[in-house]
Amino acid sequence: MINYELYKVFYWAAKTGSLSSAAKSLYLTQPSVSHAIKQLEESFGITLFYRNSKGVSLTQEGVTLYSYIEKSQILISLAEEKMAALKNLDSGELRIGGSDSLFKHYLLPFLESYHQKYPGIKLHLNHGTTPETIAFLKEGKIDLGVVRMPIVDSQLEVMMGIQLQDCFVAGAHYADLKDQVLSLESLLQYPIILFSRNSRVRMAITELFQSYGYQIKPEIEVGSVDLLIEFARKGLGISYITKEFISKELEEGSLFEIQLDLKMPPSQVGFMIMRDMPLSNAASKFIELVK
Amino acid sequence: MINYELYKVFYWAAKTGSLSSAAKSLYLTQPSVSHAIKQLEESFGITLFYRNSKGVSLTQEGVTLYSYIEKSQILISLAEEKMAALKNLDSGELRIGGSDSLFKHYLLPFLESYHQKYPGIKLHLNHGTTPETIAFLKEGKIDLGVVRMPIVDSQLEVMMGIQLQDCFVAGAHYADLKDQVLSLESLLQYPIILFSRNSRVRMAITELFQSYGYQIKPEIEVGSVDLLIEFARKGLGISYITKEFISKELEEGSLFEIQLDLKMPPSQVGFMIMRDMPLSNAASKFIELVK
DNA sequence: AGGAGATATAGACCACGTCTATGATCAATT
DNA sequence: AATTGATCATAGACGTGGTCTATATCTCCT
Repeated sequence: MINYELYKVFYWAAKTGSLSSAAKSLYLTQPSVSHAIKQLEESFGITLFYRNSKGVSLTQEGVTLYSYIEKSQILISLAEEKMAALKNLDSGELRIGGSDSLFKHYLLPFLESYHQKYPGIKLHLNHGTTPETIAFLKEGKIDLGVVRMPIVDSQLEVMMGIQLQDCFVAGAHYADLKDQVLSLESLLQYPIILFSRNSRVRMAITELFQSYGYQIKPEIEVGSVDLLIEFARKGLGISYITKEFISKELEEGSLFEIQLDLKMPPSQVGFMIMRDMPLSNAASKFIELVK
Repeated sequence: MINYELYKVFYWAAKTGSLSSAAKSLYLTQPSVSHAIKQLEESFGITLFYRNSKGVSLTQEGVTLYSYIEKSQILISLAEEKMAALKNLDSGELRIGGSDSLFKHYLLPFLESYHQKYPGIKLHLNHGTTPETIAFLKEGKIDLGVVRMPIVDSQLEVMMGIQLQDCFVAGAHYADLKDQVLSLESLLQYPIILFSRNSRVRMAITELFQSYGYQIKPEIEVGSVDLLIEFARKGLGISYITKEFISKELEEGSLFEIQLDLKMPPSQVGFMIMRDMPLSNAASKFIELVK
């Protein structure tokens, strides 16, 4: 099999029409180039160049070879440029999996500044449940997952993100609860609005009630944080929401937090990546940014 | 600059999904392949493969690189196939320059058997005058020229071909000349049909008459052997033709040779190639065949 | 005649690519 | 649990082959 380095030499010799200038381009000496061309010609058994007093020119067969090699070399050059672009993050993509609410309320500012810093990187946001996100990660469809903790999976490496505080909130309709401190039990008298069954937050709150011997059964189940907010504001019930996601509503007073006689355990956001798998440059830079 | 051999290794590793099998395909050992891939990754600063327990698989960036390298490698493979085809004459072209009459009456059987032997070789016949043919040869537009001798040109290497005998012939209209032996001078009384002014044969006959102190002025000038034959048969005059080209007409009696009181000097056909220039395999095989 | 440019050739050298040997890890056996 | 048979990674030794310097040869141009 022919040493592909020889094609590189052939390409430059043909392109420049001179072994000496090919040598310069390749940072070699002229005899090396001469030798390389000779090797190529001998391995084909075909003369590729006419040697003139002022350089070299391709034979008919040389022209034929060049028509292939030129394209091939250009592709390699493009590949090298592309790789350089990927390396310095002028190009590439970052694929993040997780929940829409975390994207919107937590990751958005990071995504914005990341995009500003590396405008060439395409961002792919892949929303799904925690198990779906883990599966995507393992299939290599995303670089990074952002979900609620805890995650226990030996294949995954988990990094702590921000700590969030979930709480029960209500709107004007339940204004009389504003000054009260409720127990978990008393809360159950009111219509509860929870996130859909397969979410991490939902599982956590269900477990919390169970640990106190109660069972929480929502009147309404919704699929987005926006609906949790909306329904609570309309007075349809008491929503269990991440406090940080509704800072605007709390401030303007359209929602208020229900005070409880126990502190709700904080919930931790985590970044997951595959353990022992190389991380793309784009992804590691993003994690750096968030940290 | 990256060693292009590494791309070859990368290609096979990516294609087979295994460093071991890439090693087999490349007749290398597995550690060599491993080392090569590592070199490539280090020079890009990008991880190209995930290492699994049952082989390797491309990272996102690896896929990007592969999309370029695959095309590039395929082109090189095609180039190598093409070169092999050129080498064993399954492909290629042979470009011959010369006069139409020599092509038709002399070269045709050789061209036929050459084509039969090497059906993949495209034949290009480039007809023109001797100076045109020489110019084409020097410009590299033809591999080989077939012309009348003598040729004196230090850049050219000339090989003798067949020896031809030119003669004067007439048709039935001049039947009374059949048994006569004419001198050059007496010939001038008859209308003479000659090949056009820029041909070798024409120059030769003109010089011959001049060397005896006569000047030959044709009544008719034509551009093809066929017309020389046709006009002579129709009785329009006496044609000066290469005897070997009209063996059929002489045999069937539609033309007869005018006997002269001197022997016409034979004319030599020669093959010209560029001196000190490599000859294509296709061309050298043709010359071999003619010899 | 001489100089400047081109490629070819010869021979020396050493870097680097390749090898062998071994380690580490994983998965599918037994 | 232990074994086997894959995989890729690492270390270090070896030797080939690519590269260099020096020189020759040729052509063209001043």
